Amino acid sequence: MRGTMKKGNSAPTMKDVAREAGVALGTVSKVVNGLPVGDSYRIRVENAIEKLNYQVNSYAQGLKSNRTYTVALLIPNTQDPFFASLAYHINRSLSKRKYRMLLCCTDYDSSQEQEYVKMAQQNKVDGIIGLTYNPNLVVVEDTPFVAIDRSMGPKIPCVASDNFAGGQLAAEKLADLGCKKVAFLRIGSSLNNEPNKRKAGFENGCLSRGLSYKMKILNDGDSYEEFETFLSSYIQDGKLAFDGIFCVTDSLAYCVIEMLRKLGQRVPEDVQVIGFDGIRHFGSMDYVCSTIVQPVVDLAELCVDLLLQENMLVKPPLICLPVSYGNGGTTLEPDKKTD
Amino acid sequence: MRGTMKKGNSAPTMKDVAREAGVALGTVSKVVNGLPVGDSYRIRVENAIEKLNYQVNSYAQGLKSNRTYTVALLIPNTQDPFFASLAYHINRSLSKRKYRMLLCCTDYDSSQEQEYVKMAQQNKVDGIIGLTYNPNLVVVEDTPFVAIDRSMGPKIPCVASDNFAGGQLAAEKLADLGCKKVAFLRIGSSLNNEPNKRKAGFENGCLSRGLSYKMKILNDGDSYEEFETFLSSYIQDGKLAFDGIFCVTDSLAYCVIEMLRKLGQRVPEDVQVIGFDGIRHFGSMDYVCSTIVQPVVDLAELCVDLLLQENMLVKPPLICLPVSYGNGGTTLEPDKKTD
DNA sequence: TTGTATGCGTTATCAT
DNA sequence: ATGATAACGCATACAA
Repeated sequence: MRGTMKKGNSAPTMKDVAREAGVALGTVSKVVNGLPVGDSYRIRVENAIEKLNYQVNSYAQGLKSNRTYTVALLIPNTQDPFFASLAYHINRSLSKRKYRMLLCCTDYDSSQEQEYVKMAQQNKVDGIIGLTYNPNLVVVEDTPFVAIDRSMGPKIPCVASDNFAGGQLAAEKLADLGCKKVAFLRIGSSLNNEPNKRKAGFENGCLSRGLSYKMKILNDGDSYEEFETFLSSYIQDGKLAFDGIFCVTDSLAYCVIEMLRKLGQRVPEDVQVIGFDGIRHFGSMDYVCSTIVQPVVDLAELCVDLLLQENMLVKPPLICLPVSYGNGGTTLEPDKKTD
Repeated sequence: MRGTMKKGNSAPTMKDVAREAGVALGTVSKVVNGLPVGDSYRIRVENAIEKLNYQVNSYAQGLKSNRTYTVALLIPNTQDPFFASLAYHINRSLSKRKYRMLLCCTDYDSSQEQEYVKMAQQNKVDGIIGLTYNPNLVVVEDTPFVAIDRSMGPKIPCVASDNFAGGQLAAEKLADLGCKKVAFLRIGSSLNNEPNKRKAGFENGCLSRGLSYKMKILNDGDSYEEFETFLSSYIQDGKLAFDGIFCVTDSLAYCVIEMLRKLGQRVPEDVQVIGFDGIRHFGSMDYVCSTIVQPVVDLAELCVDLLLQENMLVKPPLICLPVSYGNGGTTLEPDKKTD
């Protein structure tokens, strides 16, 4: 009774299809892969596939061909709207190209990042897209890798928004909107990553416009309350010394606006606020606040392009995509839009 | 020159490790899988693994063992904060158990849902967790499946919040907070899914509390403006006929609150608003609005448990987890919390 | 306890 | 153009 009956309930294989169709294994493979096969054979194979409800086994394919059509995406989480958006659009880009996506949430944790890279490589992914923070992340040479927002060395292309220009744009906007004295509030990783160029861009913009500014720079883990203390210290007789504030992210801007209201400041009448990222809540058309908008769709597309481009002659070390300004009601608008 | 030299730059295999360590292939396999092996052998194998930087090939493992330690998650997108949260926590749960997660964003599209199910099965996933809308979704018997928010038949367990109780709770809260005449606003899928029980629960709650209510029910694709029209029609002399509104989601509540303010109604002084889901923006502690909170972490954990539980004697057809009330400032609070 | 050999489902290289 | 056969890397039943 051994070996005589077809194995129990497991999925049909090419061999089953071949037997059913009365053809050889190789012929089935060709039909499945769209290679030229005599019409009469093709029909019989296709019927057998239909009848047995056959599906290819990607694992066998991957083992054989060394291509898995799978990409791993490493991001801290999906709760942050920017990461969520990135994940969504990268997923779409990959999907369009018939690639699957392993989602790896790292919680900003270096060891999880490393763990996931290892997992991805064991899983024979065709590539990794990573928004990571581990400065010593080890990536085996032969796994294509595209970094987001942080340069990871000359052999790994990095994709980011033009954060410097974004900072400049924020300063220019505030100047255009009539601000005389502004502040820059920043909290984030102390790593040397792309978003940290927002500060330099903003300073540059302020200087070129003759805008006077103060900065408050915090690092991850610091308490937001320090911003409140900072702002309070610039209030005299109920009046804030700043008429414009640039926050390094929309998330921060969201909190700062709350603080300002608690401190009796009206936004945007007393003080205008610009954030960064271009977050919209609940898929509405409106931005959470006036903001420097990152081109998320383009960023996603570019990451995927760079990763899957086989015949890339030279991998560019850093590509910065242009940002734009979005009015979210926390700035004064001198002229109504007409479109 | 053929077959004599080790193949180029490709990753080392168990065979390479075995040769390096001077042991047999099987021994390496045992070491890798933690099976008992003589200490001297183990050391040599471990050293060889270290030296060659060997990593197992999950695809070969999966092909052989028929287990891929991979689960597919089907959700419409990651932009909606509820889906984003679900994705994150399911990812965490899976990760804890050494499972990988394929993220599949379906855009509420039936054919994409079906396409992804097929892909997942070809990819030999160990199971699928799906928040789907296709009423005719075909899932091959032997792929474990756990549904979220929608019953898909007796053989497929469904996990959801206790939406009925949530609706009741909303009605009771509004009654407790002094409302006399309330409204229920709903927009969403017309499918017979779990969230649609919020309506029945709310009605039940209103009736049991003697609360008079009106409803406005829209379907996906309808314009939110109809809600504005509806609300306007209940305004006389600047006064809204309702002093409480239950919105079927926080997303809707968010929009409705905006509408109410435009209509000159103060929230919560004139009209109190309760949403559903328990969304917080930017990972802050505060809810977007007063809300019926879904236990996302527990939902995620339960989905994974149900899916991976091998020796499940009986798959329960529907498990509803308890919801809770969260104050988000769009309701009046009679008494300060003391905790 | 360790080594050997077979097969997982597929692709690709051969003869036919 | 089609059919047989050998890998791909690993796990495992079996032999030593």
